[in-house]
Amino acid sequence: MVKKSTLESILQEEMSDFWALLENEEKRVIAENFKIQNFKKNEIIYSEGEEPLQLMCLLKGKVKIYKDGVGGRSQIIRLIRPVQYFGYRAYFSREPYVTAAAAIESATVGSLPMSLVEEHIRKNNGLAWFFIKELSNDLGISDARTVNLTQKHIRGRLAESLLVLKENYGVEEDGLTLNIYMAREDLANLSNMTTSNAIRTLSSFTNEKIITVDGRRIQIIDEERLRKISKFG
Amino acid sequence: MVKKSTLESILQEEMSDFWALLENEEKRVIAENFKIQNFKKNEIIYSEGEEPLQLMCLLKGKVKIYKDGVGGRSQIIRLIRPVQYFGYRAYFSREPYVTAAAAIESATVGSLPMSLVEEHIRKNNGLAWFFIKELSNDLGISDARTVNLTQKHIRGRLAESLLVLKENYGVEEDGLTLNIYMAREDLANLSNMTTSNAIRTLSSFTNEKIITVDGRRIQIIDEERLRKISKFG
DNA sequence: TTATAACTATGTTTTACAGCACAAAAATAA
DNA sequence: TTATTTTTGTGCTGTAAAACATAGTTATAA
Repeated sequence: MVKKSTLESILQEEMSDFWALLENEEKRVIAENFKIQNFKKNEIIYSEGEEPLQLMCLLKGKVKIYKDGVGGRSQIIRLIRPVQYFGYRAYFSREPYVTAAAAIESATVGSLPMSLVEEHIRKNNGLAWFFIKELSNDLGISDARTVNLTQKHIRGRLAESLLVLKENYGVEEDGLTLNIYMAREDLANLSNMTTSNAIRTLSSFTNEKIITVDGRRIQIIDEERLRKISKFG
Repeated sequence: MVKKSTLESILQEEMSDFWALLENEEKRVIAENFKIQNFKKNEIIYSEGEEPLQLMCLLKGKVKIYKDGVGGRSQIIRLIRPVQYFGYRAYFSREPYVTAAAAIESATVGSLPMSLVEEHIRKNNGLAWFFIKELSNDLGISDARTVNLTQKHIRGRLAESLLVLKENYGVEEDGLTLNIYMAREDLANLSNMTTSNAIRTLSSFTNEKIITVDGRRIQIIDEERLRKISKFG
């Protein structure tokens, strides 16, 4: 048995879904071109308008994909957790990034040149199918999100965000505390509201004993209630 | 030269982007399973919750993909023109439709069983790549739309919709009249506003000599102005 | 340590937009 | 034709949420 490089062992163990689809010869080329980068909290990973050159894979930490809109307001489009892939869509569309990505907390990102990824997609059907599924899932989520963000009221939007955070990043050992500590501003940008209203609505939820808040630690006490609020008013 | 069936000639001539990617043997199977259906104005093509079984291709007419939200309000997610493909995303995600589709005006739709499409995608790289590009484009548009619909004000949203309609369906011989006659309600559902506000804002644009309105005929007089309104206020 | 900045909290004011009511006009049916 | 429904157009009212103001609180830097 040959000794594996650290990079290759990461590919094999962390990115197994992707790695398992490759032929032996492909694995060699991919491993050779695989790079790892660290990003500090709040550091920008890529910006709108830049040329998409890398397929990225979040190995550790949390990342937000967002878009700056009118009047300095920003909208969080989706959240990335380990191990998820991002940064590839714009390349497939042959256009510059229309979104930006930043680390919510310090993050480790593995990356591969998109040119190489494309090359392998064109040869390897399993890999192509992998991206078809990824894109289909993201598109479904994006379409649903459009309606949620435009039609629900503030309370419903925030309730939904809290549930999304739980589904996405899970909870701590107590089974209640959200495993992500977000600034109120990010919570607002995720829920399409102003920071003041995010704070205000969190307070309301606390008063109604639906959640407890301690700084950025949020516990979901009454999930059933939150679901109802998310669904209706 | 063998005589071609009508169906096969439609595949070859209308759906050439798709058809050209197929091998000869594939063409035979696809042609055998290709069906054509007509839909009347306002007729529903598929509904939310249904199982996605067909890849559809709009051959004639105009189709809206929409999603019913809170309190009977409906949001138009995207518009389909000939020759565009739709109805396949949910199948790739192995989930029921999360959107619905209906004919805005009488439409002709060609369809193929998704099971067959998947089978060919798994064998044919060109076909897989075709869907990767389709999905990537739609996802980019959807993400941009989310921000536009949530952050822009009424005037900006309506201005944007009018420009989208022009880009999507083009104009008549005069170079001004939009080649689509939509109900005010649809225009509102496209722009995330109430019907009254769509009507009101159209009136404002008319008074400001940005457009002219004659029933459902809309002429864009001052496109530059419309772009400015769409971008800022 | 103190200073400075960033974040959180809450009260007040303003406004964009929904909701409703009611006509008029147009389309569709009888 | 007339009757009935659907669509379009406007005015009025209420309210959800933004905008603004101000202060306390927690990080970060000097």
